[in-house]
Amino acid sequence: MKTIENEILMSKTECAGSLKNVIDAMYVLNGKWKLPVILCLVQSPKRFSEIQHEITGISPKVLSNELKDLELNYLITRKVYPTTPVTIIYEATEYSHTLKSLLNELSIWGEQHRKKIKEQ
Amino acid sequence: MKTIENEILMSKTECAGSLKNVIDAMYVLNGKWKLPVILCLVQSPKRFSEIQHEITGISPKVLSNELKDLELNYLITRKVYPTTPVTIIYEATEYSHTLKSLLNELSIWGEQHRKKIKEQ
DNA sequence: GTTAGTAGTTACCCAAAGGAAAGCGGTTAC
DNA sequence: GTAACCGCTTTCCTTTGGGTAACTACTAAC
Repeated sequence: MKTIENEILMSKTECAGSLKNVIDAMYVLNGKWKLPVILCLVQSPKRFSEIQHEITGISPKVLSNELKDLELNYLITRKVYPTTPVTIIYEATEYSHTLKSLLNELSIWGEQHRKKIKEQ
Repeated sequence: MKTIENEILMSKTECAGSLKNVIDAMYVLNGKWKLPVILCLVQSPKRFSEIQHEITGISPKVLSNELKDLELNYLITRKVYPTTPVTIIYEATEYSHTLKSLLNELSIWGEQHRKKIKEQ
């Protein structure tokens, strides 16, 4: 027989599995600049210096690291065009769109939480 | 006239607003142990030492800090029962359930991403 | 040949997060 | 009285993340 508790709560193993998933997700998206860079590139593909200008405050070292991390996770690609001099374009992958609903949820929650904190 | 780009992309201002919201959300949920503690308490209310035992690896100092942070953000409550000795129970608030769909999305994405990384 | 731009790398520094261990004030059991 | 448990706090230490600034290799323009 189902109780309210069964509906609301997870079992311990479900909880542990879910916890592992959440931690894995956070591991990929952690750091100060990952989500800003993704959002910046989802909007349109850009060059290194363009990203630097758009995301004010990020240093070239950190941007370089973030781009590498994101590429390793298949969220962006680095395309080299053999012009002279070479043109390098970073763009969000199709795979990065799997983050859309997550980013949406994060955005909604962040917004309503900010309001909640203000009013209290 | 709507183009495909209009459907997929956000405007710059929408993007900036969304980014701020996402950053705010991450600010509340950051750190290694916040989400584990929330999940642990959503499952059932618990005492300090019970949380310590369930979340292996967390030190009392860190747990103490996380509990305070979460309480400040109305995600858990600290209830003191005047037994002798006093019993202190931490429990997830009703408000913490606003995180449910977010945690769900995070869990789903984390799981599929782990699979994706493995297979490549 | 000097300046400027692109796409970074390298070296050094600092602050915050987190881990380890001990202690503390209270209570209960032996 | 002493050992043990609860709910922490304090101290100290290490790791990590991120910031600053300088520098490199290449190209193009003047």
